[in-house]
Amino acid sequence: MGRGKIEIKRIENSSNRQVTYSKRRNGILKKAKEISVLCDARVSVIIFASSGKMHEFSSTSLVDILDQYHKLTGRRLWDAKQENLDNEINKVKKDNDNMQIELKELMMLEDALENGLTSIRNKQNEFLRMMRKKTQSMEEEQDQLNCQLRQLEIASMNRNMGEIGEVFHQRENEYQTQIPFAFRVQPMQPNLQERF
Amino acid sequence: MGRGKIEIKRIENSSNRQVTYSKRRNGILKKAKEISVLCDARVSVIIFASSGKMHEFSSTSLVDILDQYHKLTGRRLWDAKQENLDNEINKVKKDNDNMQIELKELMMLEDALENGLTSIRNKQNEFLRMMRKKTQSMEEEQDQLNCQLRQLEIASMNRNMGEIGEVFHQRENEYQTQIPFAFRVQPMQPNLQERF
DNA sequence: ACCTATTAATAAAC
DNA sequence: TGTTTATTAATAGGT
Repeated sequence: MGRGKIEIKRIENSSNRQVTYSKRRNGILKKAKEISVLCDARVSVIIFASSGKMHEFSSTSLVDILDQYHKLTGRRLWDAKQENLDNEINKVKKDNDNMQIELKELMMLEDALENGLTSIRNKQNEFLRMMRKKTQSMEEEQDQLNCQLRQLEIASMNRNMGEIGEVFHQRENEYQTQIPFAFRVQPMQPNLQERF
Repeated sequence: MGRGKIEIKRIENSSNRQVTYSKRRNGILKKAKEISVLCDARVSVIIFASSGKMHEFSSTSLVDILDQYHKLTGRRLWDAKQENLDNEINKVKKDNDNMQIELKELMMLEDALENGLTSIRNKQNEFLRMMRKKTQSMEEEQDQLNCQLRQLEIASMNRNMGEIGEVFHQRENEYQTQIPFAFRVQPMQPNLQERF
């Protein structure tokens, strides 16, 4: 396509080569653009002139295209260093997963402990309430017994001092009515017998 | 170039698009080959059809071309990728650190709970021991009081039945020695006063 | 860079 | 997918 046909081999004339290069380079880039639009294709063209100058066309990010290239061919375009990084990432991710499992277990343990604590606290409160009741009952009982003893003592002293019959009999009656009461409380109240 | 001119926009007819794709693709690859030969250029063409199929032409190894691309542009194709990986690594490592901190806190909490539990257990045992002692003391005290009451009752009955003076005086002495004892235990033992 | 004769690419049809 | 062919597009060489 031109004034004459040319053979496909290196153009020796440097300036001709340069001219042809820029013409054909533009042609290729244009064609690349066109095919990407016409046919929904992803295209990447990179051209270096012998001078070193570079031209490129990428229908999408070159990185993406190279990524796709890698996925498709398995041929790695990057070096071993990167592969090490990949490995490191996987290792750290695995660490992460393990730790998350451990965390979850610990949190469940925490919950269990908390539940256990409230339950213990409740039982303790219950127990304390019971003990207070028991203590109070026993104290009341002792008070009563002591009171009875004191009265008996007074009665005895009165008797020793030779009191008049009326009084003696009156006291005697008091005493008689108190005894049964004292014995009535004798067997300890059943709710005070609970073991702990 | 063809039976008719076409607009450069996506070809809607799928089969037309497919045909045009393969024709133009071959055209581009041929042109790439030609320019690399004619003009001493390094060329890389990578094309993905929308189907995913890939075709490529590289005048020299693609890695070399990408290396040259890197040297020339400073844009490092795999470094972008590498940067992403670095970011990901950092994120995961940070996650890791956070989780380790959380783990450490949880473990300290666990220790604290364990310590607290043993301490609670000890206090509970102590408390139980104390309560048993107190209960026992109170029971003994009550037994004594009851015993005294019973003895007084017997003394009173003996008196009523008109016992001889000797016996009365003997009983009286017994009674007198018992009274102080009864009152001696009266203020409750201090260790039983602890609040809870 | 532009011009244009000429070749090459390719759209449509088979 | 391959072939044909009319037509357009690319471009070699000259300016």
